[in-house]
Amino acid sequence: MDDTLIDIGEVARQSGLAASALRFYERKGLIQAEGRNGLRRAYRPETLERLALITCARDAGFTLAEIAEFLRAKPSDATLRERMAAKEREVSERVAQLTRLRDSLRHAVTCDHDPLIECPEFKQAVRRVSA
Amino acid sequence: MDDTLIDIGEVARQSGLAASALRFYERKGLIQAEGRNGLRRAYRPETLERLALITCARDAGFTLAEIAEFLRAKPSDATLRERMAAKEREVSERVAQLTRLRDSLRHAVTCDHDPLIECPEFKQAVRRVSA
DNA sequence: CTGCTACTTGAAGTGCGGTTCAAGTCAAGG
DNA sequence: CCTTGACTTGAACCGCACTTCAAGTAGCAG
Repeated sequence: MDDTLIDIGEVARQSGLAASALRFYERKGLIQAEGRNGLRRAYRPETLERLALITCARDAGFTLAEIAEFLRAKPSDATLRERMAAKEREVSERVAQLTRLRDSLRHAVTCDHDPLIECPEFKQAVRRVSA
Repeated sequence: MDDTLIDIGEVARQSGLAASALRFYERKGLIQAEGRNGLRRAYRPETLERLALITCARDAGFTLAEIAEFLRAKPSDATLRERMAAKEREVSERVAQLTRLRDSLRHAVTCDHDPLIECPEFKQAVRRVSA
């Protein structure tokens, strides 16, 4: 076997993902094993980078189906660019929303209103977050 | 019946939540009806504010169980303050992460690397996001 | 050879956040 | 009175992202 390939167990350790998750991702078409070491899946080293990207995108709120689509798309794909641009706007909006929420939480931590939900400043903040 | 109370259908319309979701929230202890109009749940107007808060927190990534806990806690509750402070840090971190992801997406939109995942700048960006 | 470990498979199970369904009930309108 | 429509209930179902399980297998040590 090509010893540049990495066993699933090792990929799991290095990526921090469970082996079951890797197999799950394979079924979803997100990654693929290059070969087998006996029964064991063997992956190319680049797979680790791919997994980092997947984890990153997943953490950002992409569904696995979306990620799979992104990974399949060609860079020349205009649709892909548009979708990425759309996602960029979405993420920007989310950043703004979370920033407002953070401010709201910051206030809440030191506010003494009882109940907290009645605090005018807090109510204002909540309205801003959901706006 | 107290005509300051609002029927579930009206609350659903005004909050933008499905009536089924409102009942679900009630089972989870997030809200409660003040009375009934026949069979119909009737809510106090403040419930709308409470729902805005719930929606806001849920959108921010709190689980419903967490939100329920927050809502039950007293403002004098030191644990609550600590938890909110912790959540504030969590949200701050998430804002930072999403900001990096946004930058990474911004680059990706205009980058011509094929495959995109091989672009050094993009790889850098992904590493920054997951760091 | 035996025993062990780390994997293999498909299928079922989990937790979250709900929605949908069937059967029933209430209040109002005609 | 009967119909209509918006609600009621518990239970079942949904999609997502996995995990867990049972039964089996490859490779290696002794």
